[in-house]
Amino acid sequence: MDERSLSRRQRERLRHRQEILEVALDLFSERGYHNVSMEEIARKAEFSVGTLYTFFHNKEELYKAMVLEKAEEFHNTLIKSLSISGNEYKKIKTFVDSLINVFMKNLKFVRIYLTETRGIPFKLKAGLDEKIKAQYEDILRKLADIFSAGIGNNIFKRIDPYLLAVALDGITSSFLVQYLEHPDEHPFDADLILSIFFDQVYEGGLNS
Amino acid sequence: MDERSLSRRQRERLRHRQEILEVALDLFSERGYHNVSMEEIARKAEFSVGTLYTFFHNKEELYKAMVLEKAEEFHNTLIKSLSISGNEYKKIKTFVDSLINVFMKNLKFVRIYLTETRGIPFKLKAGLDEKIKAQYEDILRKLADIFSAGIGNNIFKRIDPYLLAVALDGITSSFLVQYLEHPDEHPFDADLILSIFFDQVYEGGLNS
DNA sequence: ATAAATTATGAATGATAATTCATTTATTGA
DNA sequence: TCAATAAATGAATTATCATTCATAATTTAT
Repeated sequence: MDERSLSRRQRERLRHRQEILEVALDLFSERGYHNVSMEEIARKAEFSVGTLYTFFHNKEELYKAMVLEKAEEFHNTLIKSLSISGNEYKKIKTFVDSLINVFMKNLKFVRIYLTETRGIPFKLKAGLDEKIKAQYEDILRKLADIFSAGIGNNIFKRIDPYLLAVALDGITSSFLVQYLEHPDEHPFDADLILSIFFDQVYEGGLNS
Repeated sequence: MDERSLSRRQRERLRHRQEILEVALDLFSERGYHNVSMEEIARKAEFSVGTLYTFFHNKEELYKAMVLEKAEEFHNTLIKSLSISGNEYKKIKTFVDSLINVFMKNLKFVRIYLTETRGIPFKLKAGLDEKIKAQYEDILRKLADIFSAGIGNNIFKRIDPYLLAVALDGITSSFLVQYLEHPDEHPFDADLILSIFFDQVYEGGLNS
């Protein structure tokens, strides 16, 4: 993992792998798993098909590696964002901010993410959905803990905290989808989401 | 369309078509477009492959017909629900009720719907996403009109009505997904959704 | 400089599955 | 009862890829 400790050859090989995954993300996000061939990935990455198979056992592994590495990135960012200090409102705000941040930085991946988590996954055997869903649940639970604490501190209304987390996530992703669909008309804005969501949940008004 | 005016033969043929579409829905919703073969659809519907091709030019057409007919059903139900009379709160409530109703009655279709509208559609050439998305937009706009009227009547807060519609839809679908994932733990309940959504938007409290 | 090891190549192979169509079976109307 | 018409069949044909592997090119170490 530490680039420094690798030989030039190994670093180059790692870079090639990254390049392949990059191209794969581009194509899969545009057209889905089954509408992209290994031949095409190879061509666009400027390698031969055979080379792809020196990196990944098969197409499924290639896809899985790409998705898992991206999902990991998402998950880490979100988990990190949940650990900052402050009152519960601040925590939620930080979370939504960084959620929007990773999503905006990885727009290509977003549709794949939505498909795997909420739609019918491309490759059923891959068992990717399970892994990604577990990460997603993990986030929801941690969010729920924050809501729960906020309820204890009387800054949020008494509603099942897990469902609050689900609702917040729902609003966020519907705004995200709107943004994907009409990027000009609907800026994907944290404050907007928070104001719609919090004006109701936040018992003491928006300040305090 | 009127079964009454058809000969027995024609009615039977129509029924066969329905049976095929029914099986197709089952399989596609379970495993997605590319992981289901014509052979399998035929076998499960107790017809030969050839017969499928007397109903539909090709696999894509079969899939398209199935999705479009279901989506039409959804759309009609929702549109109808939006035209009932009452104040704006009542209208929104009726809408959410009937949304939940159609979704619950068509659970198999829901994942396909989510995939086509928010994920990467199975079959790009089908151009289904465009049609379904247009229906979806149509609903959103009509919902926005209701919010707009409600704002005029001072029952809702002054927030961009279209975004309110998006937010409501977001909460609803995230609850739906939760239900699909964990049907026992999370009943898909209209009042819950409304109470989370409306406590914030509804200026005068929940009654009036 | 050269053998050994690593990496890359892409034509050939094999599997799967969509589609066709000549033939059979069933229904209708005369 | 018997053509004529409509429906249904499924083996054969094709098309599309994923995957393999014998060969070549490149790099490293002696």
